[in-house]
Amino acid sequence: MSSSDRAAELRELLNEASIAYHVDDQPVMDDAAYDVLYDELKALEDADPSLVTPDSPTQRVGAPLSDKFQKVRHLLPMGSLEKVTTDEALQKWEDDMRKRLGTDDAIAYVVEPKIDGSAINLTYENGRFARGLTRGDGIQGEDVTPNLRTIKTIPLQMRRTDAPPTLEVRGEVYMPLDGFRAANEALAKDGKATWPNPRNAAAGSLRQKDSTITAARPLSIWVYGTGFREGLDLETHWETLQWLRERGFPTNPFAQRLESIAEVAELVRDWELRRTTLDYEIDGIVIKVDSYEQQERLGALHERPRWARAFKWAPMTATTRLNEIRIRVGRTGNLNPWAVLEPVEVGGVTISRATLHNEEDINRKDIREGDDVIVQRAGDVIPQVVGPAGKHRRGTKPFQMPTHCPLCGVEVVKPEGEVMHRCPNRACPSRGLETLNNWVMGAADIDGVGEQTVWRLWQQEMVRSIPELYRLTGEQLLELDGFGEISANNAIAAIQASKAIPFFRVLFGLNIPDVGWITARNLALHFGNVDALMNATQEELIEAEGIGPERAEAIAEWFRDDDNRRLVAELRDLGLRFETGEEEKPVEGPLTGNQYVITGTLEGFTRSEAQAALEELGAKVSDSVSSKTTGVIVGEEPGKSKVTKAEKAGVPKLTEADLLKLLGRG
DNA sequence: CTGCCTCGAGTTCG
DNA sequence: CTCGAGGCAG
Repeated sequence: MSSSDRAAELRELLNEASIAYHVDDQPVMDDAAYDVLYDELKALEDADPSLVTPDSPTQRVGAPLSDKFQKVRHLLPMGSLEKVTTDEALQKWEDDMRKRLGTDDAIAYVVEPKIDGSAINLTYENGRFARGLTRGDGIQGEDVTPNLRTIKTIPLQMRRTDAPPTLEVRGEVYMPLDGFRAANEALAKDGKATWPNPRNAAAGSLRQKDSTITAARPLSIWVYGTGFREGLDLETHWETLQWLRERGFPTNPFAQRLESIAEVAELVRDWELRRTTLDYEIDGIVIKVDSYEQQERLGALHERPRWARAFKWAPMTATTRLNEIRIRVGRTGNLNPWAVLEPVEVGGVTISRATLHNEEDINRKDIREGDDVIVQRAGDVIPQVVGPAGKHRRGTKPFQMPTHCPLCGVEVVKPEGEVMHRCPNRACPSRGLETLNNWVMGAADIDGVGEQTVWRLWQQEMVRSIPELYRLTGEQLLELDGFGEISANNAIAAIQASKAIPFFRVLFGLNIPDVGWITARNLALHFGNVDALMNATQEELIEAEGIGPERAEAIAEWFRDDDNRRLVAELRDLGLRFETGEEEKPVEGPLTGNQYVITGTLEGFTRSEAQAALEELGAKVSDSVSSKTTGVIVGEEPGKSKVTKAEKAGVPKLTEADLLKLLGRG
């Protein structure tokens, strides 16, 4: 066999293997075999450069750079889609089409997720990838062929031999979310500006001058149709998708053919809830009339097809003005910057504030007061400021943490190597107030007293410490607006009843640095009572689970403080519990040694009921998934990260029915 | 020393 | 939920 025949054979084998691996998810050869063939091809090409063809897999990386991107006309313009945002608009669209088509015509639709990425036009000549353009203005785009070649899911050579002479394939290049996060981390590490969202990341990566940079970016593509085509005899859009799929193009697996607009509306609603379960961002659903004959009869209006719509949901990100950065001082003295935002709607709720974590984070993102910023609610509920919107900045000076505590005026400290600034003043009013809040709403969980009440009691100087809370009388409460006889009595009763909370909750509520729920519990179990804990040496403290030198020192230091010892004594006199009760000790049971994580909402239990039931049988319940987790109990609307983590770690997912079986109540 | 795992702390809106 | 950091095993 001549080396040119062998090179052609290798190209074909490797391209086929690439489609099977990246598009079909059904590898036909293992990685080692691929490498051997690849190396053989590379050697042939190195020996005789005339054997190199554009569709050779060796051309995916390191292709020659172009000075600038050439503008090239699309063979068929890339139009944009009319958008709809409501069910009514969807129905109106169909009514209008019915009028034009004749009311007896059945209309079938093809729907698929609308990927938030960068639209791309790929030209294939006799089945070979020849050129790829960005959408540009829809008439002409920029030639980014070398960069597109680096995307493994784009076939360099179509599968099958029936390729039309010229074919434009349209698709959306996107960056998967986990790749997006990783790419941003890498950029941040190099001190470079990060991408505000995956769409910008995809578009920006495609416009790299150096295609080796593009090659390093985790880009992928979903192909959604064709542009210019000749010699292709298909009658429906659905057939076209199948045709493309069979020839090695990645079409979105969630594309569906539906028989009525009612089904379309239902699917749109369904997907709005499921959108965050995908590994890429979608901002709506694209809906197309399936029949080409109907498409032709409907035609277009102002360059926009009458036979297609983009249903767009309320955006998950928005741009708004950052009016001010304010500081809140937490119960441990940490200074916490947060953003006062011009209220803006994101994903259906109005956002007016967001945490900014710490000074480093703010300056890494380069956020300044007065900037327009991008705000998002990614999957979860909690809004974040992603970064400044575009290059245009209004803010002038970079953010700086205040040098003195805004509440007590004491100079703030930032320990070497740590990220957070702290107010070192243990008498700082913020600590007292936040400690009280944490007691009322966390440790003791007192019904009928909330943040508002705590704040007013604080302001009126009625309650400034936990013991004062227990000395509060109904008469005093009545002086506050909004308290009547009944509510005051109920509140006092709830406060008094909370004296019975178990020792570990008291311990948690004392606000010892580095001691949260779990550590408090471990300490309570290990030492049994407060005296043993208070008098423990460093060495003895380290014996307890989860305690190392750092926490041991923090705990010892806290108990050395006279004010703190007085607090303990006072609470003890008031009748709070400082010994671990029998009922708090973990039980041996059939589930001892098992560790579960619960996510989402269960039908028959609250989360804490389920936890208590499992613990009763000896199981442990934690809230982070790892390889040590026995099983993740998945309820309705589960946390996405927990489910993916479980899948990655190979941890079994359990349903509520499985849980019942576990508890022996199946 | 390194890399997992776990815990702590702060968090938004309706 | 996410981030940072302490604990701990290998």
